[in-house]
Amino acid sequence: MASLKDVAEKAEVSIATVSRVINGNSHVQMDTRHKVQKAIKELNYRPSRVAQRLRSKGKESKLIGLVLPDIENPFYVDMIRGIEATAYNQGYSVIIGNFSQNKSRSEMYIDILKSEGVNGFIVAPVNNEDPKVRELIKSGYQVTCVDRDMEGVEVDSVKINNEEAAYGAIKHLINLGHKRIGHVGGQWDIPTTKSRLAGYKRALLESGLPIEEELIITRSSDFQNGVEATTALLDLNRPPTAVFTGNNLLTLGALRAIHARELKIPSDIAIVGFDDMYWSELLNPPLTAVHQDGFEIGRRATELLLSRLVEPNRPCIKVILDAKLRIRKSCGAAQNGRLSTDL
Amino acid sequence: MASLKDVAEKAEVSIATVSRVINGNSHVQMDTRHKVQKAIKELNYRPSRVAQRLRSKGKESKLIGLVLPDIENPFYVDMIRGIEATAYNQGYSVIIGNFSQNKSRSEMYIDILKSEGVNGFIVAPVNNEDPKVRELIKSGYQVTCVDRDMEGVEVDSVKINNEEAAYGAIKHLINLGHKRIGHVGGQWDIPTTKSRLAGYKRALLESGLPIEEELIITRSSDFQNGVEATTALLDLNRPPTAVFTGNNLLTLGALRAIHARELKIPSDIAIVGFDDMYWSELLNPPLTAVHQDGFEIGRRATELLLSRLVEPNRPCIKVILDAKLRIRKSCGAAQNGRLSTDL
DNA sequence: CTGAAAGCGCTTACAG
DNA sequence: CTGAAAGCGCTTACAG
Repeated sequence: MASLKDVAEKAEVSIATVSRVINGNSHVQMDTRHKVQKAIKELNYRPSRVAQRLRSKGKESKLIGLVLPDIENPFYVDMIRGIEATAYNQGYSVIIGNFSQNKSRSEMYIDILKSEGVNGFIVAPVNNEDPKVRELIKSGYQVTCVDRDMEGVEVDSVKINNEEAAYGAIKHLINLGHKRIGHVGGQWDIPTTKSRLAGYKRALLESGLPIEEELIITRSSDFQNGVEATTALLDLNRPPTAVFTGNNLLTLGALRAIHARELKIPSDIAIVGFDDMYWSELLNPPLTAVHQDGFEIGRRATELLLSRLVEPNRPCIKVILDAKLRIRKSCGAAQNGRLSTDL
Repeated sequence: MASLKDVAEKAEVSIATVSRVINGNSHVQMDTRHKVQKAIKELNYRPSRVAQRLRSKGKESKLIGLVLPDIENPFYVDMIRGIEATAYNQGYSVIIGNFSQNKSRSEMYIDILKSEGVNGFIVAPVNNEDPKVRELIKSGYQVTCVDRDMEGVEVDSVKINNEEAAYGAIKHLINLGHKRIGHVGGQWDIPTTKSRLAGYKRALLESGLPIEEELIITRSSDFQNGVEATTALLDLNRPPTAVFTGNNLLTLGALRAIHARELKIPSDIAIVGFDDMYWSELLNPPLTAVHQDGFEIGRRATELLLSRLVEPNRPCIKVILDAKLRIRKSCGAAQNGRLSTDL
């Protein structure tokens, strides 16, 4: 690739001048500017971001680091799309660290991204403590939390009101007549798991329904765990008439477990999923699910981060978006045999 | 972040020495080595990859650039996972350019990644010509093509035998009695689209079936196009009794179109998809689909690229993996009313 | 308005 | 075995 020096030689000016016309800040005489632009075009020159990054650390770096739990989950894919679109629009590149729900991989990525010279992070912390992320914030890196907030530390964040959303989903089930509702949630220490569980409990309590520990299972979020946890629920002496799954991968696993038993949805068992996918309606049956707008979360998070890069000391902003329940066909009225015997 | 200089001061040696113990190539005396290692630990030092990259261009850069068509397509997500896993294992970082089927975005990403100083690319060219990718290869960058190969240029590639796979899918339909099979394919100039179409035609021809242009629609791969193209097929005077969709997003759109008409699958219309997803069995109905192993493709591509980095002049390697048809429930025997009248 | 020079954090011949 | 110095490609005070 051509370098500044090549351009400078061709245009017969100094590299400083070339740099100036590229960055456009200081004034350069018209004709020198033209000469330089001509040389740039002829050489097909593009500045090396690597050198720019090294030179002006943290300022013109134009690189954002993402540390996200799971690229396999369509929700995060939407978020990445939102982040990419916004970032590239502003001339930023994005480097993705996909930690696959693995704490040590998350830490590894943070270290790598640091040494890649990113000037800001968009992170979904592994849990509320996440010492690595706290340290990152404390040592002055610009960070925006997505999907999962962090308490007790000044940090921008974008998420939805998970408790409220879960509450709404459970209320929907209760209104349909369900009284025994199982919950398969993500790993227990993830903030979203906690909030969704809290919403689940609040809805039951409010309706005078008991909270039974045997109906609540939390597991790391993947397909296989969804299968296993749901199977365990179905194997209970008094199995639930409905199940609320805490994220996409668990939902898919739950569907598999239910179909494996050849149970009918929703007549044998109803299901509401947390996180909706654009193809959720194509599942068997079309899935009733809580929809959160991943793309928008990504977009907002990126805007927050970019604005903080400009104004590092502004007060934190906590964005809380709304989720909505998309009612389709996986939650018909409670009317199966089991339910009646249970009551 | 601590720098080499900080470590050198703390250990009371020169930066050259510190660099040597880190890179471990040349010999350093035991006790100096220990002093340095102690300082590194105390300062929690990690070398700046940015500086390393600037300094030793293309060699110790440890960065791979990905230029991929669509992060929304689960197939590419699998591929990314395969690439990431392999790359990070070897100490490489990955930077993803997701061009969303958009040619100019693909070119933009290639430019960005160049200026990010990547030392190799894994690319799915937009088509067989893709001048930007050809130029990349010609100017000496290390490139591996995935999913889509390039003819007439020396480049490593990893893909499946798309024609054969499509042929098998259509044969399956024909064996079930279908004689009027529609095809909704991706954008016409993408190599995979061409190969899959070729497989489709070969299967028909071989069985003495006519190739009717009205049954073949190619469109850029997204959900909405899948809906529209399939709807068009269903609106034909003599609609097909089966449809073969050329990729995940089109398949999902096709399902939506079919369900919107309240047609039964497979009795009213059968469907085979190209690309399988781990949750394809959860669709309504469980989808019969061609399965290719995205993770493995990613893994192999990364290995090829890394090996070429070591040995830039070795002859090209073309890896062609097998795909297999996963038969589930979307392709029952042809027996609907339309079919009989058609014959 | 323009140039010479320092410096970002490294690696690596070149001396010693 | 170890250090001083050059240089990767930039940006930006500092002079003029």
